[in-house]
Amino acid sequence: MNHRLRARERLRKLPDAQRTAWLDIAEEEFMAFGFEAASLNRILTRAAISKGQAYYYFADKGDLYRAVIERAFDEFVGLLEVAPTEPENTAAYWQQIAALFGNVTTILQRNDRLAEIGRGVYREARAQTAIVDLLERLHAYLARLIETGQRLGAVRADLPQDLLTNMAFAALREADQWFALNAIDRDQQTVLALNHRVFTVFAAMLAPGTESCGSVPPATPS
Amino acid sequence: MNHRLRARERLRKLPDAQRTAWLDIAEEEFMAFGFEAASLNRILTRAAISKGQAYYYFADKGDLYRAVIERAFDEFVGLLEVAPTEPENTAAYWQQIAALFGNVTTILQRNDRLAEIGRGVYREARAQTAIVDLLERLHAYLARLIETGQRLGAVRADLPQDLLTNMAFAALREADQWFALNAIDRDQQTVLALNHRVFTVFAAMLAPGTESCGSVPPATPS
DNA sequence: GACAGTATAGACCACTGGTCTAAATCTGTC
DNA sequence: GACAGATTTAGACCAGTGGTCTATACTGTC
Repeated sequence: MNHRLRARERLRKLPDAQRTAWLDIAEEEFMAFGFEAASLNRILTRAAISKGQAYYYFADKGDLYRAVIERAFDEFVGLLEVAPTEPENTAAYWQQIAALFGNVTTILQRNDRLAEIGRGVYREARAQTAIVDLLERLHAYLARLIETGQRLGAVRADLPQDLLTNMAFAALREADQWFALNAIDRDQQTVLALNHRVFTVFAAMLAPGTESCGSVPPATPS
Repeated sequence: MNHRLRARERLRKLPDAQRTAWLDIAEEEFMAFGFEAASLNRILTRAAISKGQAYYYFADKGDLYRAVIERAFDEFVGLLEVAPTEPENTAAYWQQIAALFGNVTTILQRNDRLAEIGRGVYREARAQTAIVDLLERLHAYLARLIETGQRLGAVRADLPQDLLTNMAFAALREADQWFALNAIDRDQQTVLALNHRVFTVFAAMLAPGTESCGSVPPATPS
């Protein structure tokens, strides 16, 4: 473990230009082939990094990937304008979520690169284990969001937070992917409308009191 | 492409005992390491298959994986009792979905092996491309289900079918995974209750007329 | 100039999935 | 039984993989 930290520290102290050049090429390769299929050797050749350098500044292939993703993640966070105030009631809560939703969506729509990087992460299990600490940060943020909603009564509290969070997040990821594949064929107006409807689905997942709405019968497992 | 089919045909004509023995070992390896990290060479050694044999009966590593998953899939379908009749109204539709839901859940709960195989498939993108035809079968089935619901007015029709299907399916997968990780710590009663609530979330996603239920404001993208 | 710590180059390793050739074994025919 | 042709098997071999390790070069300090 110490080795990882030392490598990370060395990378930090490197001149920006060099680090950027390296990560640019690595990112290109990882995005083109995915984490597993990306060839570390090819990256090193292209970036003119010797094996010795590589394992001096990165603990292993996964660590190089982590550096690439971390950079993109920080870039994304920089673009994201976080809501400053805690919402006071349900309406304000959903308003804020909707704003966040729109915010994230537009960022990803305008920045193909970041969007594709984000999708790449979720396509491969090993990629995720390589950046587990980043994912934990994200997960914690979502958990806090859900918790706030529950405190306000805006979000159902009859399921474990992480279960609900994971389900909602997975649904959103799928929606994002769908838009990435299908949005180009439709005009912007319909895309926007669809986007709102996806938000509707999202809200329906989280909202409490579904029982009183649709007539959903209890499950009858055999 | 012809090569794949010839290999498949050869495998089919092989004595059951041999094919089973081979696939058992391959399955063990794939489940233990995942598709990518599984070593084909190790499988061949363990199963006493020569390279020549391997590429005579399987087109490549992915084809071997496909054979393993296909066997498990057929096994799963065999356990699944499909609803015989088309539902006539919304209530019957949800009833049928709930039954299917419970059916699948109990099968996977009672059969750790099949459950784990199913999860493994969705953990790796390359695994999915290896069994793309199987996934298409599954996707088509779900699409038909959703379509029926839409015809009855039980399922919202304001989103493209595949988008809604993918979102719902992804959410269910996530739930399944959560149960796989967390169900052991809880007593069966609460697990059953949670299971019903997950179905509730699922139904809420698909149900139409969410606008009239919770007060969900329109999205306000910047 | 000697000595440390830092940094770099690249030979080398076991292993990967996949190809290919040559031999072995099976099959039908006379 | 003998031969021919196809089917099946064995395993040497290949380029490429991520990762290790040693030898060397560079740097500042006394």
